[in-house]
Amino acid sequence: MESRYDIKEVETRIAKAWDDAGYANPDVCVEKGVAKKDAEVFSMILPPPNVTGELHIGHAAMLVIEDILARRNRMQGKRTLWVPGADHAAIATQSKVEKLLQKEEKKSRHDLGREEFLRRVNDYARKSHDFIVTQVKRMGASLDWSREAYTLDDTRERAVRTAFKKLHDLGLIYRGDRVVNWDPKGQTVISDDEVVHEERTAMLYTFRYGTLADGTPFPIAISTTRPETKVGDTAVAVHPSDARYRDFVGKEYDVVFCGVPLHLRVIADEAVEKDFGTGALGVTPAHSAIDWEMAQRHRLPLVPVIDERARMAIAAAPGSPLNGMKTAEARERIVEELRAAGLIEKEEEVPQSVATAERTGAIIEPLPKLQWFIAVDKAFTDPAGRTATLKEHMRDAVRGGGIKIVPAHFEKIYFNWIDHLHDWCISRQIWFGHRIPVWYRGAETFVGAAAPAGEGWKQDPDTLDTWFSSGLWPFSVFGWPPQTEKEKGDLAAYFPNTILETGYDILFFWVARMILMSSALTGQVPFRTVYLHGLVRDAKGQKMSKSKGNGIDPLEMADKYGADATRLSLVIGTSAGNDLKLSEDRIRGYRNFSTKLWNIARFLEMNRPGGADGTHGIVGAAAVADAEKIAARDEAKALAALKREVDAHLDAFEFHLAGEKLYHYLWHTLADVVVEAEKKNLREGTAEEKAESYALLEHLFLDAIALLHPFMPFITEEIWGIFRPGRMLMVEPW
RNA sequence: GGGCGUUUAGCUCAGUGGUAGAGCGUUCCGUUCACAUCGGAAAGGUCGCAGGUCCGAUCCCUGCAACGCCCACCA
Repeated sequence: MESRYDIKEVETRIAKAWDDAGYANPDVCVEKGVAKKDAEVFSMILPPPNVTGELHIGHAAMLVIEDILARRNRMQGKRTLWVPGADHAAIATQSKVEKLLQKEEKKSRHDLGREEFLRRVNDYARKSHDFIVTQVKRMGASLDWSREAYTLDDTRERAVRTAFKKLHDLGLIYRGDRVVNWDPKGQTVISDDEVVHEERTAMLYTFRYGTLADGTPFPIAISTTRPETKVGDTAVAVHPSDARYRDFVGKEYDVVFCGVPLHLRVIADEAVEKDFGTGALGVTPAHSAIDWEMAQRHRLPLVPVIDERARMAIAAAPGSPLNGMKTAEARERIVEELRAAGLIEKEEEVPQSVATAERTGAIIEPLPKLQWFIAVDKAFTDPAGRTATLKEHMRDAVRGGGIKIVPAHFEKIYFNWIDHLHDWCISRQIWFGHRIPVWYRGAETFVGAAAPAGEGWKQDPDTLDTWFSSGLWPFSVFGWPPQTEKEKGDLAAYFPNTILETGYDILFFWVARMILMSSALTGQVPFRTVYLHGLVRDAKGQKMSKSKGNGIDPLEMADKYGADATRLSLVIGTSAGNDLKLSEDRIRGYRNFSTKLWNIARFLEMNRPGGADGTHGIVGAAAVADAEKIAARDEAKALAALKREVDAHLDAFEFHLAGEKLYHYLWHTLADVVVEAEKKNLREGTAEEKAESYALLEHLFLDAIALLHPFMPFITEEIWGIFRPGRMLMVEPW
């Protein structure tokens, strides 16, 4: 044994040995007899990293927790499958490549055209993918690469098109003209979940539209932070119980507002807040989601006045100077005019939450658009024969106990989200992604997994929200809808997944969507348990980011302190759903632990009977000493108790407690106490005493090392190989 | 506005109905004998605040406060 533990040499060699052995593939385990053919199954998918760049510390934390699960279950003899993959991440990847293109060639995607641009994005995605794969392997993740999948490959495209077709046939996918979240910068529609609300202060203006034909002022004053949208108003809404305005309800008025003729009806609607502003609301059905809904209820006309570039476009007043202005400019102009006309009654600053696009940061412009949606409130009959809405399915999957969420309090957060859920807008005006499997010819529409026969069909130019394909992942990775025997076998064996492990930040984006898709398309829950981990933050608790420069690169840490030490630092000190504060000091601390383990191993080897010179002689000590005698010793009983504790913690998903106890046992019990106590015997004892001492220490050490394997797989595998050559710890019985 | 969570030693966090623990940090001592990437020891906390239940609460209940997160169509 080397006196110094050469982290990089060992970790590289061991990683290759695992690769060669192929035990991450359960079929190989069955073939080689380390798992029984009919053994219990443990299956899990790797949340596919986006092909937008590199592995960050958050990915590393995810890999570690999942690898601990996979390795322990594999050692327990289960047919264990952990499936790797990558996500094309439509919008994220496209905008990344667009940025590069702009920076390096000063070109937009339109300069290249759809085909050439997509070629570039796919190139980028491939390189990014290859890099991520090497990084994932470096962390020691025991994934079955023979089953690797990509959300945009042919098999997954088949799944996406089949899913679209089926959901459409069930009446759950529909095309609708509605006010949607338009991102003027990204030039695409986005879903409600991709909207981020930012707190800002805004000016709230209270004013009257203008003067009526008979010279009297418009009878009701309204309040708004967006006067420029008021040129699109078609009603004024008040609360039904508001006595101040009761007499006006039902009346209609013609008024000219800043040169734009408006026809306004006074309506009564529960959605109006009596105490806000004047208690009267100017209704702009085309540029506000709530107003649009009100307009539906009262059959109000829709008058769009803002275009896709977020500029004014007032059809009713083609000559208006407002046309072509940005909304902010138009707002100023209108306020000035109102001031000049003496129509403003009040101007006050109010806190306001502005809707912005998660990806581009642009302020969302609600616009009426024809888009594809998934209906969440429409009843349908699922493959299991149950009739309910998607919302009900999603609720019942968790409430009925089919899915258990860890930690449990996220169940409440999940239900709260479902309560507020609206129909999911799934079409995007971007190029990278799954093209919507719908073809048009004149007034005809065809929905299907493949293009229709005949001339003149044109496919919908839009693509699908990236979460549409991610939502299918728990079964699409196995080739759903199955065609081959292998796909059928995999689906039957590994779906539903035993567990889904991911970060709590994508509970809605991803976890909820998988439950939605799975219940509608398979009639089953996609997984039995959801374990949610927290975010990795820096030592001050701040989010790590490149711009702040406070990020910790897991690969750099792995090279410096070892993947093992990096792994342990990402597990100890955090628990389910809680954020982890990480510093390089902590990682260094666990590197010291690796060194300690190495030195215990060296000490043992030096004292091995018949091998004092360090040669790997026959492993005879255990045989010489009476195994029963060893097992009866208090030290062995203490270790057995430790194993029970570790098992209990792992069963309860308390990885940090299990890791801490093993750490503490190996260092502060085994090394500091037991080894010290046995030193006398090892040096001065009889041959028999020496053998017993050695056998005891070896027994305790190797058992503890085996328990530690899921946490620190590299060094434990290496040490195991020294004392038990020829057998891989990775598949030793737990 | 609705929902969720956190509050324990300087820092990061465990934990239990019976007058508190770990790691790191600090201080002191030691160490040619597996390991200075080491060993031993010490200092350090009225367990956010106020009530309640109990023989007894840091742990259970109620209220409050501070901090954080998520959601949201009061314009």
